[in-house]
Amino acid sequence: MPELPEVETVRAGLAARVVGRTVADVDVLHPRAVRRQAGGAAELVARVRGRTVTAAVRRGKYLWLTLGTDAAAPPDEALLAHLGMSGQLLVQEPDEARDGGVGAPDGSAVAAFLAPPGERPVDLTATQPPTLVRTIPATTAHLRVRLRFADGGQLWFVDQRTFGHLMAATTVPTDDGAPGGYGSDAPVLPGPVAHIARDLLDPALDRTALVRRTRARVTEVKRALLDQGLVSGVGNIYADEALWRSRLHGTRRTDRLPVAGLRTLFDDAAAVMREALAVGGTSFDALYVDVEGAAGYFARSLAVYGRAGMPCPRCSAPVRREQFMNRSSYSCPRCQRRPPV
DNA sequence: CATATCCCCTGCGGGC
DNA sequence: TGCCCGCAGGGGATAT
Repeated sequence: MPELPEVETVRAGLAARVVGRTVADVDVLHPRAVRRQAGGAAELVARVRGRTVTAAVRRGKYLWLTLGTDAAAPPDEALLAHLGMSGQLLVQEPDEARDGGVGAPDGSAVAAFLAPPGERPVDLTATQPPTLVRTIPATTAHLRVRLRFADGGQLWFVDQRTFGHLMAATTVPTDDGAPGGYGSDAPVLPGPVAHIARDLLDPALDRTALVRRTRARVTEVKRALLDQGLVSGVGNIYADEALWRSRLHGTRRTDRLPVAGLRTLFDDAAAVMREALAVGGTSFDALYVDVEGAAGYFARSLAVYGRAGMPCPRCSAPVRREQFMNRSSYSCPRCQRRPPV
């Protein structure tokens, strides 16, 4: 379940290992991975093949590789990626890559292209690049898209639950003239993510405006935190952690929260994500744990998420779990009083 | 227009 | 033993 810190770790890995490489070909092994692409797999392949990656950029949980021709001009085209909840981008260096052949665009031949045992991809989702190379036995079974670079290296999009996707997209200018995301100075971003707000670690984020827009909404504060059109990058885990730090229950109304309280909440959300990023960007998905062979580092730093019944680190009251928006929310019943209905 | 709900998908753990 | 259910999750599409 990659949120901002995990996606940023992937972005940094792509910046280190993929930028400068030219895409020789693309194999789409599962059509669902490119479902947002008008024209489907053929369109994506046609638009990416032959292009050189000029930057790896991220806004919130979205990331994209800009595809250049002229180094001076802002990139007009990008390969956009969202990892969904189980997506991974894995780099294979030439001596590690094993060519399984050309995939069928309709995905019918997926089984024929499974990675042979012993394959050694670099797991960018699990490491601060370019430090470690480790075998990933389970994840290679869900290879959805493979980019083959001209130098023999490959970039794999692996996604067990297929909530993630890739697409080629034309860029549009940002509405404020600031860079479109972290990782590039170009004031552009892919059109399909133009509605995604700047995230809490974006230097161009206008915090005052964010607080104002939040208070103008009539909704619950956790819904607001999770609304990527208001502020991006925050998912269920970091939302719960930020609310705990701010001593706010997720059902508090945004229009009734004081300005200072909201400012603190966003500061807390940014802080918790920075701390997670500092230890390598931890995911809490079972796949990740399997890959690492151990629980992620940041899991040890969680105050409430996934800790129902365990003591609140602040007051020792047992953490409560509630159903919210068809998913679980964790909070301290003593530190985070539920607002009156 | 703003806000809320539904649903896409796979693997796993728990209950019966 | 094995099946069924709930759960995990982001966000686009659809509904209110």
